[in-house]
Amino acid sequence: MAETLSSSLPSSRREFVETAGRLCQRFGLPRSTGQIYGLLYLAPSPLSLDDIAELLSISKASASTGTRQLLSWHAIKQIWVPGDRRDHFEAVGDLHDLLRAGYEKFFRPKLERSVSKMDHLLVCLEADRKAGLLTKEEHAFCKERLAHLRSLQTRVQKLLPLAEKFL
Amino acid sequence: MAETLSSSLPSSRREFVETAGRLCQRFGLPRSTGQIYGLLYLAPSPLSLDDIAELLSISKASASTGTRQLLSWHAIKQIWVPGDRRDHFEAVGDLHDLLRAGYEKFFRPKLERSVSKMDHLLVCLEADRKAGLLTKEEHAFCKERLAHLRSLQTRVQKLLPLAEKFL
DNA sequence: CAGTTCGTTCAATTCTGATTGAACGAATAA
DNA sequence: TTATTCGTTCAATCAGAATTGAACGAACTG
Repeated sequence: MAETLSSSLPSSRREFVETAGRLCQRFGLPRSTGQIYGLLYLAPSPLSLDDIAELLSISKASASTGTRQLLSWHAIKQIWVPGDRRDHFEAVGDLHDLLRAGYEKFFRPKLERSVSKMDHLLVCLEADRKAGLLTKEEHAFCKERLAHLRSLQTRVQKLLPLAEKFL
Repeated sequence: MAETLSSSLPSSRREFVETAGRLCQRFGLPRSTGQIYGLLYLAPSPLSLDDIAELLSISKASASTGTRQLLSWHAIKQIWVPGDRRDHFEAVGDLHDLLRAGYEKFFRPKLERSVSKMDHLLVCLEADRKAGLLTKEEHAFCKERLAHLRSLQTRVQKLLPLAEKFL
């Protein structure tokens, strides 16, 4: 249902796509994925895979992997368009939900893993000490620094839920 | 002054280096830079470029660029060791300061640029509209979505200084 | 003064991961 | 049924960034 777009975008939407792509890239995500989200975010009606591929000048393969990625993050959803066999996609506009989900799915698990990693390192440090691999000063110094880091982690863990509420 | 380390690290420090390297990599920074910071963070005494290169098994060129990078972020500092002509490096332990600086230097400018970009896009949208490139609905839809994004930006701008204070 | 030692720079290489074309299976249409 | 459309997968390619070796200039040393 994108016949009105034929094969190009108004400059506002084109620039938005570019910005979204670069933003994603900065965060280590594929640029094309960001472009797809940007495209859909300003699309008044759902777009098919072919629309996306053509409007962004990317292969259908990229469009497919990108949309599946975005679907897995619940950043876009599939829309059934009566009389059209193809999948159509639409951006989830509520970025607040998106951020919350992103935090739950990405940051929180990573943070938790980093906390256990830290605990493991403290254990490791004691083992090294017992094995006589560390001088007394080295041991004390490392322990202090690791503890510092550890306390920062817990502060971050406390902060993020608050931040989410604030937004 | 790393002769006690000869050419290998206790497992606790080795794992820490690895973790720090991967963390950096996730954020789009060179892995070796993170490794260098990790190495120095748990180093009881300052290390020379050669120490770093040897302990991490990287070239001196990498060590040089990595340390200069970290210096520019004030994440490490140069230490003069009497009787040794070489530069020595030591990690800045206060991660709170480091985070604050990182925010000021990286996130804030990026946020500000994204805000002006947004304003530009709104102008752009009006131009497209006047040029008849947009239907009424498309225009209304885009305007609403851009406004939504814009308001999120300002909320983030307000949040970050608070978060910094909280940590 | 030559002879070292340091640290940096830069062109070349290597790695990593995004992107693609082609092939495939499933679903629809004729 | 056969033919077509659609979406996904996968091996191959491509691009961009990290890493390196080699060369250089500056600062020391004897």
